[in-house]
Amino acid sequence: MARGLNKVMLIGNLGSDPEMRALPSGQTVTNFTLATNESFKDSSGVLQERTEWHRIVVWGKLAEICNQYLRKGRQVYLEGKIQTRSWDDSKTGEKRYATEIVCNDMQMLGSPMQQQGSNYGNQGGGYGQQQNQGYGNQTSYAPQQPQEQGGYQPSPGMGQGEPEKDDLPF
Amino acid sequence: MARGLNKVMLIGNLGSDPEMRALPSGQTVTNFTLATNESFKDSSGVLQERTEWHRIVVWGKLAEICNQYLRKGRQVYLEGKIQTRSWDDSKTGEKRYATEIVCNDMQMLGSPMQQQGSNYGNQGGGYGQQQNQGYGNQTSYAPQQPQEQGGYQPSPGMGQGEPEKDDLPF
Amino acid sequence: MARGLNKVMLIGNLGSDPEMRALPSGQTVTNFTLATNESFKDSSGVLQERTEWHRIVVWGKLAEICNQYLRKGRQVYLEGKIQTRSWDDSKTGEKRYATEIVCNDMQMLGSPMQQQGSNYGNQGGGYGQQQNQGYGNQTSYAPQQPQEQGGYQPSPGMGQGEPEKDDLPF
Amino acid sequence: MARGLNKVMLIGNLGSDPEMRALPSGQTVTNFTLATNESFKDSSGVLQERTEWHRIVVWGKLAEICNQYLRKGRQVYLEGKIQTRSWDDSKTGEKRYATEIVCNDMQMLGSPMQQQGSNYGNQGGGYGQQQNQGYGNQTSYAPQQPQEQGGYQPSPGMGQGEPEKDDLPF
DNA sequence: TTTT
DNA sequence: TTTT
Repeated sequence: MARGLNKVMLIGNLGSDPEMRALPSGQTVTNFTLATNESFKDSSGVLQERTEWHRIVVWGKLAEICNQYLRKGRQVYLEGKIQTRSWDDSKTGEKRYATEIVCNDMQMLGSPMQQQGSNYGNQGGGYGQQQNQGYGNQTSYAPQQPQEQGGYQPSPGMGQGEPEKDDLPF
Repeated sequence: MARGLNKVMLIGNLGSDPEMRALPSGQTVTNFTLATNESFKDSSGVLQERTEWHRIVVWGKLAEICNQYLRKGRQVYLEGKIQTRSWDDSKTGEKRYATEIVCNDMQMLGSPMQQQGSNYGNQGGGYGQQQNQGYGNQTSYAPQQPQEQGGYQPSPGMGQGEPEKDDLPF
Repeated sequence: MARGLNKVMLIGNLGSDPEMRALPSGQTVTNFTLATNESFKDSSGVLQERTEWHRIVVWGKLAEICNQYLRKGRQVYLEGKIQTRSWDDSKTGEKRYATEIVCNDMQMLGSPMQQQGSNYGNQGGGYGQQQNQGYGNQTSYAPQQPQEQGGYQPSPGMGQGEPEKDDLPF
Repeated sequence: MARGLNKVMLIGNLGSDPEMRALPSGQTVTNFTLATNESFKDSSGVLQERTEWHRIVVWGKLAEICNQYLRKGRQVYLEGKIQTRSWDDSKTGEKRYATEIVCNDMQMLGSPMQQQGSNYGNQGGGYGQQQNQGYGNQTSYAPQQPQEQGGYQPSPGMGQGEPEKDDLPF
């Protein structure tokens, strides 16, 4: 069912909380950004850092898992494929492009306690006794508050449609 | 020297002959596009094909190897990282983005004989004694014609600079 | 469903025709070996070649596809995970180990015509009406002769059981 | 300089502190084991866990980094290649095999504070003010005590030689 | 714009 | 045991 390879593997930190939407089709999609950091010595031998931002798209069951367990700042491993959407800019008539990583595998890394987003600690409500039984244990996280997902957004048609303005690269 | 992972692995076919340029800095850069093909059954069970186009950038010694041995249509394995350049659109003032794969490893796949571009056999000009002793042999291809590289192009500053219009996604 | 990453990606050539077996459990398993070649300059600057042999195990539907389309010599891309089985050597009582790649994705590379095994052309026998049901269907190869699969072999218990003597590393 | 792909990517936890040795050749090699965990539902739908143990070998500068910063229990990303050594069993005369991952890239994951081995906190001696300025920061770890490396061990000849008994798979 |  |  495939005649090629298009594989992306990322380890980085979420730049934003995941945003999950239900599409009219019934599909679930979650979006977030991921920063991958790279350090290198420049031509003068000075240590430089470079951060690359990736726009992540997740579908289906994994979309729900990402929405539930991931938060801004969290370190994750992601696997997926590169996909570039294009549309005609309504203002200029030019072709525009946005490249995304369609994620099909995710591993949470490290421990959630230190990687929480700014308000992570609060959102579990009464989960005071939440304890971390060891690294890598994925079952001890506080479940996310029910989100207001704001009903149905216009369908991206599996990511192919015309993106809204704030759907564009970040 | 790194604090994250940003890795891309592709197997696909070149959509264009490589184009090599020498930068004022003395660096060599080669560009080409790569198609990765994916087939899948859609919701109605019909077999569909989807082609993803990737813009490939190669630096240094590997740029020269790609320029010398790769041709349109050739099947290759590429490894690299995702990099998104951005600039301000001079017409609209909006931020624009272009995502590229900065390639750091390449393997030619299959045999060159069947994968040659349409005019592969001709382009060596006077290289009459060009012989192909078998696939995978990287030394037996006809060297590329000396290209008119047209002098120095504006430096991309290792791919970071403002791209020219025709430098944008393809 | 996972808390870690164990991923192997190989591009190489089959050292043997695939061998498919049906297990008493009803599962299908296919085994073959794969050579990955690496060349490098040794400390004296002389170009050396090193071949690594991998023992490949494939289960289920992909086992049948591999058995049907792959032949000795064929170049493939494989993805899978590392798995080491162990057992007690009946002669010495020592623990013995065999490491295998459990393959979960396969892409045929290049073109089949040049990569055929020694007797490739003949083995289709009377399969004159071989048809190609669609693209991506690598069905232009001669289908394999019905194999005598010799009934049920002892179950490896998903590769965990005590291997028979000739099941050991090659 | 290569004609194939032999790539392994692992995310797991060290099962032992790294052990570094200097070889007579002057080369430095570090060994440790890594566990990758996988969970899956068995045929009866019961969640099962499977741990795969990998024998890791690191050479050169990266060997020193691993020895200095990694400890038992630490979560890491490793990249490398599969290599199988073989030798004749002196007792039985049979061919024996040991498969290792020759590591060429390593990323520490999560934070060191929670992933420390049993005696990690003590070994820095006077590094009382060791602080963790955030995840992923690789420069804030307490440097390791100078190890007694015990002089020269028999050379593995770049991993090709006859392993000693306790050099065998773990 | 590639490939099958 | 493959491939170039």
